[in-house]
Amino acid sequence: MLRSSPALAPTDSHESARRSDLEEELINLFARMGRIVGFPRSFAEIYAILFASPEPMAMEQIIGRAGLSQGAVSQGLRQLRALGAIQPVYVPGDRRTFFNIEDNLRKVAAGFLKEQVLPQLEDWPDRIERIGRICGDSDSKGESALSARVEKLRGWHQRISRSTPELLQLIGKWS
Amino acid sequence: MLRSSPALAPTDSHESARRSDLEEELINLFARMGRIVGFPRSFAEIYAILFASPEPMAMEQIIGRAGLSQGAVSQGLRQLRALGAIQPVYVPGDRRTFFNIEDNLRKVAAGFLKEQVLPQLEDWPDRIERIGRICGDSDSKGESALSARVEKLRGWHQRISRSTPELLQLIGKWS
DNA sequence: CATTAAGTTCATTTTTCCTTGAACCTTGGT
DNA sequence: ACCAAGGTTCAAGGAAAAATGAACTTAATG
Repeated sequence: MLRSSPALAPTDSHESARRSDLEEELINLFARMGRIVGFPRSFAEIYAILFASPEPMAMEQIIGRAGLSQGAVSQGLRQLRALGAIQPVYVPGDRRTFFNIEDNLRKVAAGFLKEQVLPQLEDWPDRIERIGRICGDSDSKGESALSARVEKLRGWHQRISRSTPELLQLIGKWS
Repeated sequence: MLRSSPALAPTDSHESARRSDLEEELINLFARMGRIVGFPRSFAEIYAILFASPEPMAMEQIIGRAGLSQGAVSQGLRQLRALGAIQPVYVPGDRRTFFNIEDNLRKVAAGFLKEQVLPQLEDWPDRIERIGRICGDSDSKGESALSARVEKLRGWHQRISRSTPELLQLIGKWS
């Protein structure tokens, strides 16, 4: 009920329209998923607004619809692009960059893994080695339970690392 | 820096001592992973301290070592237990509850999925239906692009849902 | 029962993270 | 070369989350 402007007034400028119910629902949906992985709500807002728009949108239009500041939208677009969750669309004869969602779930999930998870995993060997050294020092007196725990860490890293190809394969079946 | 009351020194050591380098390193490691999934740092601290202890620890001991308040540790223990990341150990003749880590990665990962992710997924059908209705109302005039997007959502939910058994199987190989 | 240790809860404070807004780049057009 | 539109960056302010601390509940023990 009480919808404002239907979808778009494409060629035209200042869209300070109120968000539609549809957009609100989508924002809720995406925000809940985003929270699990620690994304700020603004990301969900931007993604939802693009999701609800059949046409690619320029930053200015998103600002108007989302009720966020230029800065927030600029940062959000950058990160969403880095994740592969949105794609820039270059329109000839227009200086602005337009954006469309990436609606291929596989690509979004893979982007998240590649950007957020794997970099952390890569740190593990160094960290575990350091932990092992600390442990080894104080361990000379015979605290072997600790060493067993550190060995656990190594095992975790190995198993997780070995699983990533399978995991990518699993989400590769999405689309 | 005021230190809490010496309290009873039961059978042994680790009390209100300063955290060791080992513990600091472990906290960093766990905190980084925890951040990805939105856990507060205190969870990592508690888990790390238990990880570094060959013996199960009671709350009071954890408080002393972590430098956190009673309240924070109480809450943290509860949530970690809900996730299956730690286990209570009942010691006969001691009123306190002791805790040990669950070092089986599979169980921790499964706990996270079951507690944090799947409940969210279960909401999707309702939400999508609601979105479909909103969309259908305004859609009568022929905005079929939106309907296609909503259909996308359904597809996502279906694929993710169908993948969870495989995912559980994948992490089932861990240990 | 009365006592007291163990643990929980929750209003308040503290900390962390997000957003804002304005200054600052960059690039196309004239 | 200059202007202006499009976009980025970052210090400062504000909002949300987490930690604190004290009052409260629970349950062993004499």
